[in-house]
Amino acid sequence: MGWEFFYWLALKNIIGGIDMAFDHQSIEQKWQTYWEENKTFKTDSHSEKQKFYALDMFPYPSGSGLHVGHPEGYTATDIISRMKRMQGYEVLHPMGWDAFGLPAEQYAIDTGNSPAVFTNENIATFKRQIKSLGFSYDWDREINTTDPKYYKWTQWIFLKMYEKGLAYMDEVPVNWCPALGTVLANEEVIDGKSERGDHPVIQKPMRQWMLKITEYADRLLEDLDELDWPESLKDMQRNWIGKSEGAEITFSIDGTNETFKAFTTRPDTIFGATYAVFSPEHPLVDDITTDDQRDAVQQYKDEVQKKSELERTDLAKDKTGVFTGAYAINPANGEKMPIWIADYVLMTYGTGAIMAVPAHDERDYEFASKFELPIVEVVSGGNIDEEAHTEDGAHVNSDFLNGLNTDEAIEKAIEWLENEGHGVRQTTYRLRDWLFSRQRYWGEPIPIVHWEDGTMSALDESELPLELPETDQVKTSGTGESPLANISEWLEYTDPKTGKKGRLETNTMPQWAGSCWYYLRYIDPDNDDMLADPEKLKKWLPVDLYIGGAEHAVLHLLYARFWHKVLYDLDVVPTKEPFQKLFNQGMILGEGNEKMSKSKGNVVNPDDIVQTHGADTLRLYEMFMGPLDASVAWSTNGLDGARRFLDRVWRLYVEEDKLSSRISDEANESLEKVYNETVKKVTEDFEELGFNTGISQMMVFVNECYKNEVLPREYAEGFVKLLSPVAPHLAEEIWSILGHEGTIAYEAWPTYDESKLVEDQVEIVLQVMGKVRGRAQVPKDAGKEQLEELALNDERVQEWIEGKTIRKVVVVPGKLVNIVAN
RNA sequence: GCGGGUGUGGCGGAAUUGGCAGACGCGCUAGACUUAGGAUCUAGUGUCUUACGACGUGGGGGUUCGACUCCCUCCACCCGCACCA
Repeated sequence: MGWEFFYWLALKNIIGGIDMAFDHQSIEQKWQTYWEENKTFKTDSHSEKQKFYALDMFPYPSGSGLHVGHPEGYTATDIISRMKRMQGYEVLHPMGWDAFGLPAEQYAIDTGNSPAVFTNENIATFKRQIKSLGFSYDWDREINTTDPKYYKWTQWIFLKMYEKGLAYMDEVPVNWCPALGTVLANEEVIDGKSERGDHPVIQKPMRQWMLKITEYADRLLEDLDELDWPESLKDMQRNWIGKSEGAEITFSIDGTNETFKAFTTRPDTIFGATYAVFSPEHPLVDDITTDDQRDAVQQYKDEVQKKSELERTDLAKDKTGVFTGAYAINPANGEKMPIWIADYVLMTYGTGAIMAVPAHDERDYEFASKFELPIVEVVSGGNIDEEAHTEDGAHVNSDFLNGLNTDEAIEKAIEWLENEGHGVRQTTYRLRDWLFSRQRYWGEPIPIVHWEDGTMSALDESELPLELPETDQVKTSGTGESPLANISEWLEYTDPKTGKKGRLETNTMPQWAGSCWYYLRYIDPDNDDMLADPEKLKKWLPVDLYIGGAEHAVLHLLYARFWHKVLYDLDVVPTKEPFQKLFNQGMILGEGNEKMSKSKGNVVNPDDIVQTHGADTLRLYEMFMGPLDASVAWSTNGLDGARRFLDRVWRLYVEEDKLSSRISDEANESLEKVYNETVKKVTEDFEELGFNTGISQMMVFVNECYKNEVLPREYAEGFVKLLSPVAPHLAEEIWSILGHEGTIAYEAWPTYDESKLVEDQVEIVLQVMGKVRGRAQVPKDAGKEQLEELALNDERVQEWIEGKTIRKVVVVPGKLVNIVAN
């Protein structure tokens, strides 16, 4: 409603010739055309200037077009890019498309159309929308992950990983939906049912490609320390990697030759291990189960298998489990420990088996209490009749560990285990290898051939890119393989040298693959001979500022770091880490403070705002809403306010299409302080991404200008420069009205004079007992004694101290005098 | 449960080596201009109080001449992880 009226009003004003609001549509069109025709923002890869690389997380070009959330991060990097150019940097500020992905494939299956065509249409929409916002991208570097010229190098990186043994095949469970005849990604499975159609989904083992990210776990963890990233995000990555140190202990199974290994972080509590628990999926379970227990064990395993991941990991539920009938031998004291199976032990962590120490582990305590298993205290200081004691304490009932505290006992226990051959020091990670294959058509083909004889090998580099077949026949294979399995003319492969026959890999790569290295390709986007020229990589890496949503805190950022380190080991890239500084912008919520969504009908379309208020207003508003990392609700009133400010700026400079008469070559001392303050604050705040406060200072400056008759040209020009990164179209237009040829984009960023920031006279506060009772104008360098005397002689102060004894006088020169009296 | 964070007017938010709480914007009130106005301009706008003044940054306590800021404690909300041995 608000903007519709405004639009009507703006039109009315323009038609009526009332010169109040600027015509954003013609101005924005004019300057976008100018920038494009002049290639204003083309980056010179070989420039002698100092470099600055400002990167946005590139979007997935969805069918629904740009969202108002997208321009928030994009505006932030654009402001920094524009400011850095004006500060003399050569700026690399590129944009591209993360264009593989499920929606295009689903669309193709549903409609029989080509995902490529659909994707290209979406890209065209996104590009038009992004361009309409006036971002200073070097569009000559645009990349698209679905372009064979791009994914040639995604495949190349895969080959390198395969050569290094970092890519391997393994049998792993996947989400198989029998009704749909396809494998689903985790996010397509909701409560054990398929998102589409609500069909049951089961876990089915399939041969899959894995990437050995665990080999890089330690480096991924350690190198976080050097990065200028939000601490919360680094912590998320640390938790995800989940390093824990301890020991792997080998237990023998009573009456057999079998042994099993269990990982523990508390080898010091070995004397308190009274039973062992296997995950129901543990491969030894069937071997060790006694005949008496076989039915019970099988029944339990069946139950567990039926449970969804969610039910299984629900913390609130009671512990369940079944005795196998077998016993392990505690290597420390030779005691027999019953072996149970229980779903609180996960096959995917450690060895899938644990030694249970109920006295000192909450989970084991709960389990032992329920099934009446013995609880033996080995660390003193708690009350094990009540609860598990997990804190530090002196060890008891532990033979050679008695009297030691936890740290010492852990060390000594590991030493003992190693000497006796019962175990080894071990580090375990929560991080698992990356399941890298998808049973999809619309992804990068994995360049591997499976031969008739059952062996496989990688394609030669010269055969890249291995292109996706063009087809309008994207449909599910029904076998769980990707739709590529249907396309025999693509699938069947004959070795060009030997004539040996085989089948191409039908799995494709996940959407993460293309986004793992796109920031490298921007540096040298057209290189056909290599991923990117090493000289250029050396100049441009690392990315100086990377902005995007927090939803990529772990996966994308961890995967990209992993690939970068692999490329570092291959001497392809010169830095250990890709993104030096990272920032997560917040979300823009709907007016009711809820997430924007089609179903709630509270989605704001940037196209509409550009129409009614203009791109400059949208940019300004999104930056002024609040801190960049906060999630703030959209407000139409707030948007109108942003537009009002730009109108105020316009009217300050322009009267009847000409430069306002208030802009003059005269000086105006009364604006001196506020101008210098504004230059300082805007420069500093923008540098720290504090756009909301920088903009508020610009508003203060404009308010001051309106209180003055004369606006010196120097200040007028300096201010337009400060405004130009935020509202570039308006700033360009004003710059030309100020009489300049060409663009403002490379004009020198304003500087300030420190000496102008402090006035000769300052106002100080006179306090009695910490309460403000008066004010006084004093010379800025007035001394302590002088100020004290002045305060004590102040009429108002005297009223307040009358009849009281002065205990103390605190003087802070230039700020205040506080008299303590009672 | 664990990890991280946040809490300030009617609303978004500002202020941190401890020194005038509420900058700036929105909204609201009054006035001016106007055929008209959700445009523009001027003034006002934390709460209570006729006023003097008192109170006020989630609650309680503490340190200090002085606390949104530092310490202790409790509460609420948000984000992430979640039986990780």
